[in-house]
Amino acid sequence: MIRHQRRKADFRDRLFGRKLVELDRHGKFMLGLFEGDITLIMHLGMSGRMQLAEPGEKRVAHSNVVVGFDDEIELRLVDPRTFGFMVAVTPEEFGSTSVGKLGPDALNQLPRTAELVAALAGRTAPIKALLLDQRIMAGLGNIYADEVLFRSRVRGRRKAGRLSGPEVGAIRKSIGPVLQAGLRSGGTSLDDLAYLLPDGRAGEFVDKLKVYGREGEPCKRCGSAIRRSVIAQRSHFYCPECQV
DNA sequence: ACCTCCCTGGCC
DNA sequence: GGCCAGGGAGGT
Repeated sequence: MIRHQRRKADFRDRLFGRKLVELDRHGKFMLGLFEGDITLIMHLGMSGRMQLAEPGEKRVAHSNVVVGFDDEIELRLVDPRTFGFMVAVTPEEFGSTSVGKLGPDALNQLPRTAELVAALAGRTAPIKALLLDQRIMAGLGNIYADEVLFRSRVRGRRKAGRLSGPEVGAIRKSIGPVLQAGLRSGGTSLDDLAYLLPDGRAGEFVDKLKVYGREGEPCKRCGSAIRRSVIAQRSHFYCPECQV
């Protein structure tokens, strides 16, 4: 179930008995740094969630990876679709993981507007596709990209290289507030409750979404019906009046 | 800049 | 039975 670990035995062998010394995050990748320079790379994929449980607690379906700690706590990756993963890597391997290819973190290392303008210059791809491109900036997924675009009043299909400086600035300025609001609410648990907080509570940002998943419902700003289109094979929700 | 694939489950 | 879904890699 740890497809990303080429030798499955490595996962246990590399982590067993080692002390977790630090937790980090870059974009949507979570990193556990263990003694002995072993890094546990974790990603929730589409349907994953982390669960903290006691070893005796019954495992829910799709508890695909379980890491036990000696204080009687287990970290479980529950992930029906198995696009999420945990992999334990050595320093030599770390460089060739996708973590190294990530752009600056959208929350902690947000690029300046001028840098973003430069990164988007000449690009003909829709801005939404590039907001989802983790090499440009890491951390925005489909929900938050749409919410950022609504807040900045830009349509996702606009060609990235043709956005004005102020438009790129508006997008940049929207990223922090949107992500912070999402974090304050504990994230976005949709109807299927695939994503939950590690203690089992549902994230409540779904109640505060302005556009994502609201096709046909009235825009909270102008009342127009929210529309859905497809960009880069992903759903895009937007307000046809508020977003240009 | 596109596609396809990796998976399972829920909904129509 | 077919379609859809919070992501990302890999190939063309």
